[in-house]
Amino acid sequence: MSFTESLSMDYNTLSRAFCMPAICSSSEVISPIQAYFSREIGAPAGADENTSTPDSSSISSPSNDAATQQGAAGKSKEKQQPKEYEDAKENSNNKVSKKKKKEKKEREARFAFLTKSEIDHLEDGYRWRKYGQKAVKNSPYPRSYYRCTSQKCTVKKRVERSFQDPSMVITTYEGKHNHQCPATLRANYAAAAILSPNSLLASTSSMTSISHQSFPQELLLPPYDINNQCEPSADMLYPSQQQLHLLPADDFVP
DNA sequence: CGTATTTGACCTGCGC
DNA sequence: GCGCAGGTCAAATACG
Repeated sequence: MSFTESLSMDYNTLSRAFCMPAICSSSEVISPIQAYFSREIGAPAGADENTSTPDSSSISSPSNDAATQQGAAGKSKEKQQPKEYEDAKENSNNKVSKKKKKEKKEREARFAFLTKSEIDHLEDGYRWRKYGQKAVKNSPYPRSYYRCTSQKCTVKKRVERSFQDPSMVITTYEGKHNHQCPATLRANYAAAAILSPNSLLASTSSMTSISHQSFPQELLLPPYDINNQCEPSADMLYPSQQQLHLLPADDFVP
């Protein structure tokens, strides 16, 4: 399977599957990069946005820079121990807890795509809270980590700028929203009906660059779910590999 | 004052 | 086992 085939995934399909509103704000979606189901949350390096673009695209190899000099040996800083680690401590057997933790990891649906934008954090209708930023190896641009602010929603997204083409932003969504898009609440039904995002989003699958710049996000809502909460069917959330043309992450490495 | 962002520390996973 | 890179936490800080 070629990368171009993987790009043939209809962004609209993906946006539905991931319960994402269409990309809006001042940006243009150049192409969905990939959709896959990581084996675990901490997917192997290269299994995520870094694997993004194959051949012709603007983004490619993982970047590198010794920027992140990890703080060396841990100072005893118990307060910074995450809860799960604390729990692990409580368990006399650390290995067991780690194993448990590993087992606990679930496959999270991910979807990465390229967006041409001057701003890093694109408005997508949901509210995000930034919880981290890391320098990316070989890239002058940092990667930002965002989490959905909605309670009980575990969706995360990572945003980084391509160092090969600084005008391109790589956004990776992980997980699915379990709540309604805040923008949807404000949406105007009529407007959504007038301008179905299908026409816009479908174009992305053919690598056509359509600017969404002038569209208010209310106009770019998923067409199927204006009234109700995003609850795509299981098939939508976890389509077959055939449907999505899923590729092993390695296949994206140029 | 509540909320969001920044940032250094720390953990995990992977490759050597 | 060690080092590196990615990912996350949470205190400090900024901002409305």
